[in-house]
Amino acid sequence: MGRAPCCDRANVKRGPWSPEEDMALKSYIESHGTGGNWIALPQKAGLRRCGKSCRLRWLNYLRPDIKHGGFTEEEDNIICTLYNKIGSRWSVIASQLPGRTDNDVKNYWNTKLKKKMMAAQAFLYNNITSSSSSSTTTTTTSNTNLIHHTPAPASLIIPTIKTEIYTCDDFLAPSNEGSSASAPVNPGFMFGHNTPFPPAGLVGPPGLNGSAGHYAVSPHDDASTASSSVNMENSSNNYVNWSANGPGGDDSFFAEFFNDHYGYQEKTGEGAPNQATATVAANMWITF
DNA sequence: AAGTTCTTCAACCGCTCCTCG
DNA sequence: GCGAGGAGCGGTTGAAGAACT
Repeated sequence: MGRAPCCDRANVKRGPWSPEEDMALKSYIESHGTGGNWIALPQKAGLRRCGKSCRLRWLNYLRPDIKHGGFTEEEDNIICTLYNKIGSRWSVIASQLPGRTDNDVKNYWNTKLKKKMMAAQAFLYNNITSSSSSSTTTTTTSNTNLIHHTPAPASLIIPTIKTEIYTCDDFLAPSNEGSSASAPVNPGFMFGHNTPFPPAGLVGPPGLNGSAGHYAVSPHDDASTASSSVNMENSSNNYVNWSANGPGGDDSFFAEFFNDHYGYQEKTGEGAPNQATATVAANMWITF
């Protein structure tokens, strides 16, 4: 037996609200408040609507402090940052955006922002895989690596992705950053093959701004059962390397992970089987 | 100009959480 | 501690308008 419905569906109106209904709800709440009881409110306000419907209409549309219209770049940044930190907790995200509702933020993410982020990632990936043949690519040669730098088209330079995600404190290196490569630290995060990008707590490739760090991660969900490690080296080397020492160690996982998410490409034929060069494309991961 | 497809967003649904008796 | 009922939340739907063929 299912849960009883919150109202008598046969006797309530559904669908879009008329201006008259809006007016009735608005004036009732403005003069009486919600009374802390949405279920009883429609009858008091003279509306043939479900209480939940009234609540939604008020919170998402009629409330006086609602902000309508397009989202700003700053709001984009906040949404992306929080989404990457906490996932689809729209009410929490909306609470950081004055005048925005959870429904608004959710719709905006699902219809626009998600595509924007995916397009930027696709751009990054395409430039990694085709950068050597691009006529607009400039190439810098260092001792051990080729660094391809392809300017992104203006429409795809998205500050949200480029800066905000990685300037968040949660992505900074752990406090014992910089310990020796032979004794990688374990910052306590974990991720698996299905972890959404970017996994909460994982730093971006820090070598590109000159800092060095060594991080232990698990390629599987249970970090306690594996001791694989990842070293992110300094800007003069521009590479990550990894070892898979414990139960669950998985070289190919790291190769895929750093390629798919950070644009690192596996080095071949140089006697460095667990090493990937940092191919910097679209300026996306440089500024953190 | 007409038909089709795509996009947007308000609204609904069903579930979990919270409060209160 | 337990259960009922309301509030709140996130996923999904579908109507309307825009864009495309």
